[in-house]
Amino acid sequence: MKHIRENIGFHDSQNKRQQILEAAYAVFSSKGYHRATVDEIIALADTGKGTVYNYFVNKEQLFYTLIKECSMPFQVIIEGIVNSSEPPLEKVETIIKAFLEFYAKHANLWRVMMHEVRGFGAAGSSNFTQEQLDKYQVCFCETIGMIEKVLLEAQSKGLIRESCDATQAAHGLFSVIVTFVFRDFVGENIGKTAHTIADLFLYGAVER
Amino acid sequence: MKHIRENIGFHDSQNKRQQILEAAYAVFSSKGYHRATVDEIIALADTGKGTVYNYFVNKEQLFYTLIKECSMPFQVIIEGIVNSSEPPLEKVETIIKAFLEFYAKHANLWRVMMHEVRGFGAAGSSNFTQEQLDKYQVCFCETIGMIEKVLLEAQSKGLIRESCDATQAAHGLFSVIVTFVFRDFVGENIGKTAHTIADLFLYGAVER
Amino acid sequence: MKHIRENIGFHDSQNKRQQILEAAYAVFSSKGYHRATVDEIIALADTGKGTVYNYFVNKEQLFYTLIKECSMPFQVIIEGIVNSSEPPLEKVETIIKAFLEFYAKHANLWRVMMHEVRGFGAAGSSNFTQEQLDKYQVCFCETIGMIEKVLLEAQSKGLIRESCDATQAAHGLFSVIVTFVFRDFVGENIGKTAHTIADLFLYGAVER
Amino acid sequence: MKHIRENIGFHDSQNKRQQILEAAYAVFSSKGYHRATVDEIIALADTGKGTVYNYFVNKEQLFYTLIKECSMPFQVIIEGIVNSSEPPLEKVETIIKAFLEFYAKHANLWRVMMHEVRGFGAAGSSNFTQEQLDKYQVCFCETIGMIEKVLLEAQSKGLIRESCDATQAAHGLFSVIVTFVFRDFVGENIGKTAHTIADLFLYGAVER
DNA sequence: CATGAATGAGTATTCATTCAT
DNA sequence: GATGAATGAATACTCATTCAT
Repeated sequence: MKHIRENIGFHDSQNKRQQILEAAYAVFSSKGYHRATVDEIIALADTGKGTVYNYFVNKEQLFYTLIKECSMPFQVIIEGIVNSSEPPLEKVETIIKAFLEFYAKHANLWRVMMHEVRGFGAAGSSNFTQEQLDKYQVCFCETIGMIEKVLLEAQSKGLIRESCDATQAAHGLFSVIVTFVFRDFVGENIGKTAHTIADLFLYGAVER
Repeated sequence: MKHIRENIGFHDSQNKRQQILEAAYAVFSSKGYHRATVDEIIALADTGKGTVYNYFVNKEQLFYTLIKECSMPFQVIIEGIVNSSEPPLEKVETIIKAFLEFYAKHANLWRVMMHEVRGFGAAGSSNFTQEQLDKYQVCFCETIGMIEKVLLEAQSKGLIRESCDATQAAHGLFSVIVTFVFRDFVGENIGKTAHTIADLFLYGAVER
Repeated sequence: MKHIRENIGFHDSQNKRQQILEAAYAVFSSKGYHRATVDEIIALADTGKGTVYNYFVNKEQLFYTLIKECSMPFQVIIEGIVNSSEPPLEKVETIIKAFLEFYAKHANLWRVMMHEVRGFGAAGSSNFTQEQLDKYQVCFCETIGMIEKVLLEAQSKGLIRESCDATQAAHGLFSVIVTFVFRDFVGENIGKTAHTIADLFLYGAVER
Repeated sequence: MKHIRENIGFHDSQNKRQQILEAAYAVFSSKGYHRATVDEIIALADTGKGTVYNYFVNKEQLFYTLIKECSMPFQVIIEGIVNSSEPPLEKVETIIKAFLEFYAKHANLWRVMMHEVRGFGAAGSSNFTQEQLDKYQVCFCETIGMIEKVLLEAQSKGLIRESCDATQAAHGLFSVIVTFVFRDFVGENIGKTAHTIADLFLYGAVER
């Protein structure tokens, strides 16, 4: 009896948090950060306004939690790829595929996050403090860093030209991946799209 | 006498319009669309609030006018490049350079525009209607189309692989350009950066 | 065994109530009524939120209980003074001293109470109902009444002028005492301060 | 025609400000600072919410403006009294009368102001910042200072005992005045009440 | 009795837009 | 045309209180 009640209790409270997160995911994804209102989130989560503030300190922290919980498992996956023993050039394609899969899944939310964070140099230009912006920056800068690691490994083995700046190439590759996702260039066969990108990146567009 | 007064009147009017546009450019560029307030714009333009609404129907249309007036001369330039008789592969580098120059100049405003517009499929997700969003989309889709044209020309002359989808490649190239600008990868020597990008795009990252 | 557990239970209960009252004393004293939150009180009392509502019907009644429990022993003391056989004019100084001692001890809490209650004629002006306000009014009106009693005794013995309205004089004397406390005019030697006030009140400021 | 229109324009805009101030006076006076809502003020002022914020930066500054505009003419009056050539002891009664008149008129608003400001040593205990509190403190500390000045003048002429601390006496006298006002001890004949207070203060309560 | 998760009424403030002068 | 006073819809966040366990 006891553990059942406790379980219910546990699930109940976890449910509220989960319901809020799911509602927030939906609302932020479709409305963007600014146009997403707490009122809409609680309506969707079927909860009271105060409940949101029991679990999250404010709207921004709710958003951040969402981002974090989404990217966490992804981080694990790409670290696995980076540290695998796959040949470097194949690793490039594998990691592209992982990115495509992740971004395709969370395209809308990520679009919003990048809306708020990316490329905004001047502080005060968004509603976030510089400190907050930094938190988010870390989030995808780390993942871009993973691409860079793979490129550096390939370079160290003489497979990629020394003239190619790994940091710049990683950012470029990342932006192409994002563009493909946001432009709906990713068909049903993600593997094929990954191959297309990898092929273009590695061997160039020129006919030989 | 009369035509002088009218001229003054005319100039005054144009001045007001111009002052507002210049102030709007500064404010939108530094604050982004949402955080830019009409109050701040009129303060900088040294004009009255109502005056803004004499020349522009609302904030959004003011922003759009700004975007339009900035991109117009750029459109002319790249059309000149596209229609020139330069060899196709060199034309790729030339057009990349033109993009870098333009985006570097208007980096902040464009960043803001893309913030608001890019990848936002669902209407109601920004403060803009779908119709409005489309207007902006056209703006840079047309320019991406110019890149595509250059690639197609090169393809038709057998210089670029048939397996390379021109539309996708153009979007990818475009996103890399934008990334370089927003990430401040563009040094003082824009020509060199253009060459770096073109080289990577055309010949790939792999060591031969 | 059983009565021990019950005793513990009993003490636990009383402890909880006492802990809450002590925490409430600290929080109300330092934050004032409105800015004192139940959350802060339970944090300090190391108890659950519901527990507060087991012992007190609401925040206001908790506050009232506090006021009551503080003033009760004071009431006893001044009644002792009033009913003592001390000569009336000396009694004035003695009662002033008692007031100074009490108010100095509970200065902060009393300040808060008077903030909420004092002089608020119209109901709805504070968070308290008129009925609630009256309860508090009674609290210090009764003590002012004690001063009045002493003055009336002195008057009946011809020691104080008939032209002096005892009620008004009592209120005036009371307000001076309170002012001395709140303005920190009370030095270490409370007896001396009491003498200063009594002397001024009884013999006036004029040089003779 | 022109100056008429301008006058109307002038009056219109001044009217709004005035309407808001009058409404704020009524609402703050009857509800106190915290329970006074901007909504209630605009309802009474028959104006839009934004209008309030066109004239006043926020609720607190609206309140402060009210206090300032009320006390300004009073300051002038008591300075006139202090600097007059009236005999010092009569000046005491005159200034008491001025205080009674002012406080009787603005009793409710002043009650509220003192609620928020007076005697609150610990910062953070009210909703006002320490800086804001200081502004208000100055307001009535200056007026108490005026009483002190009168007492010092009398003292310098040997009319008031040296043993009587002017600062303490001024505060005491002030508190008595306030108490008389708040307790409704001030009858229709303010002059008589002023005399009662002055007489008690100067000559004491003791029968001679 | 003790607990704390859930609740929602209540509120100051911002800012694009209008319109009378 | 130029102006700016007036407007009010829209929104994040707090906190006393309840009640199921």
